[in-house]
Amino acid sequence: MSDADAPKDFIRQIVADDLEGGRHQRIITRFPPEPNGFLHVGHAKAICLNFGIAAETGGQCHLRFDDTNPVKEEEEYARAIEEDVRWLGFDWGEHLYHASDYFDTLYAWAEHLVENGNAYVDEQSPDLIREQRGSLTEAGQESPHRDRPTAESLDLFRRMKAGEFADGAMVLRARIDMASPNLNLRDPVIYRILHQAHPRTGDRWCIYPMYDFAHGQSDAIECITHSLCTLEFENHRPLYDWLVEHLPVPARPRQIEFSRLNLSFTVTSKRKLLRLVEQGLVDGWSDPRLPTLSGMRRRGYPPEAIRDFCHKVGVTKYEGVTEVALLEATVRDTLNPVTPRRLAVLRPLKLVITNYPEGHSETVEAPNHPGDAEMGTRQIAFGREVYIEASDFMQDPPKKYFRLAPGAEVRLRYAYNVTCDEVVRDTAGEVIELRCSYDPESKGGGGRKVKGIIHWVSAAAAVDAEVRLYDHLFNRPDPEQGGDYLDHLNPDSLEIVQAKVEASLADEDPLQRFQFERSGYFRRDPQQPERLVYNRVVALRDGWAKIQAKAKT
RNA sequence: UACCGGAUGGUGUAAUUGGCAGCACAGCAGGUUUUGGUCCUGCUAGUCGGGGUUCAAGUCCCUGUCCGGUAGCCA
Repeated sequence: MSDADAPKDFIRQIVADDLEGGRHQRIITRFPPEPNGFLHVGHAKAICLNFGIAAETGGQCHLRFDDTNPVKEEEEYARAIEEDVRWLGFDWGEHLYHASDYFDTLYAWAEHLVENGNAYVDEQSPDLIREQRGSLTEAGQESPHRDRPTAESLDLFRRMKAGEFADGAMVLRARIDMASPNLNLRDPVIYRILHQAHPRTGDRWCIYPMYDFAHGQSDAIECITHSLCTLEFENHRPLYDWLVEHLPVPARPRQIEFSRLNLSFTVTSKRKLLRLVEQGLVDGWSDPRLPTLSGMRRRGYPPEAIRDFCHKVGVTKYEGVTEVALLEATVRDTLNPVTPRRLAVLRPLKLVITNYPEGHSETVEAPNHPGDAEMGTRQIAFGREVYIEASDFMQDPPKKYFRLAPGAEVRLRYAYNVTCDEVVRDTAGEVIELRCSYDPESKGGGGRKVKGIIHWVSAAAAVDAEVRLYDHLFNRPDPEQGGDYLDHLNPDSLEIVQAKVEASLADEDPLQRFQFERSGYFRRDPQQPERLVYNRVVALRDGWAKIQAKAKT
């Protein structure tokens, strides 16, 4: 239910015009995945478009599995797809369908085509048929069987269905125009023989309709008003329309194409994702680095952020590449106002407060959200020994480094100011401990104002946690360019660190997301609930990193 | 080189259908701030080229250029 005055994309404009002009009283769309892989962010765009239009216009959107090729499809994928669509926030109600639900009708319509001289059986080899199709610049040649008697084609087609012939022995072809400049119209194959059990229809069929002979008809059967698909089907529209015109269908759906979503630093192609999964380069389809819906779910992306992102990306026919930064910004914008804050040290460095009474401890109060007092406060344990972020100390700090350095003073957020008196190193010269003195008067914000404020956890009270830091899966924005995309995998896309976190975190709802202050948004990994493992959903914007990067150049 | 489609700042998009080229992300500068976060302010930057119609063109006409898709018994 978006604002009626908001600018509409070209598809919503068409839909609005059709409603206004009385062409349709009620809009029916559909999301038609093939159950041969997992859904990714590109599908999210299609889902948001189809379900979104239905919701905005008070219509309905069907979930329909395009399951016409049993060689490639699996029930497992279908279940995953249903889960993903639901998680994204959409509901198809009772409108769950399968192209395979229509196999009987489709078959009858194929016979209808034969009977009207609009289809024929061709027993030429696939190679020969391909040769005769011609080329992009040359017309095709007609099959010698093109003008065979209707009765003969009908007989052959029925025997195909009866299982008398082997796979590939013959096909049913629509009889259209071998000279058409659109190759899809050069007598396309519409039924092929596949002696393969189907996940839903079992062994009932050994012939299966091709996409072109199933999709538009399924749309028509379901009285889909607007059949929205991606640009690669543009050349199929004339065939889509031809079939709808030559068949006794109950409705005339209109196909409209839009450009698919491309994202920088990743790939959105089922085939390419499948390769990553099959070669074990990632942890399955739900690896948090993947742009799959299951991956983004595991990583902790809120579904509303993905919906918002799809909205921001818009709908056009221009094939561009959206910067992944937009997705990340959207996730931050979604999370920032509602996510409680906690302290967590990703790469711990021990800091000992030498003038803090031995054996003593206390608590400090911290707001759960500095911008939202209603989220309340909590008490955090503080003591003589704390951990701070290793990157919050530098022996020889550059200009404008506000954090700890020998002799420097910083505030331990929500606690005290400390000054670094001494740096302890191991035999290898690595900094292993900082010895500092604190200002007892500075608790909670008293004392000197300092530029540097760093986070910390009590060494005595903190608990250990594994934290997984994710970076882009590929190290270039256009991994598909320049050879094999697998050559551009980012070796640092996953970094695992042993962190120290506020003790209370262990008792929180495992699905709750937190902002670890100054670091990013995190949530526990739902795939290993028995351990304390956090996934970084997205990092905070890092102004210091930018200053450093600039200093380098 | 056939047919189809596309082209607005770095990126994604908008422009009441012929009337001041706007928004968001990114970038830059500054302000606020117990997160180098958030928030706020400002700035940088665009109609693919050439003609034409018009008082007025991103939008209409002509022409050119560049980019994408299509030759599965995949979807």
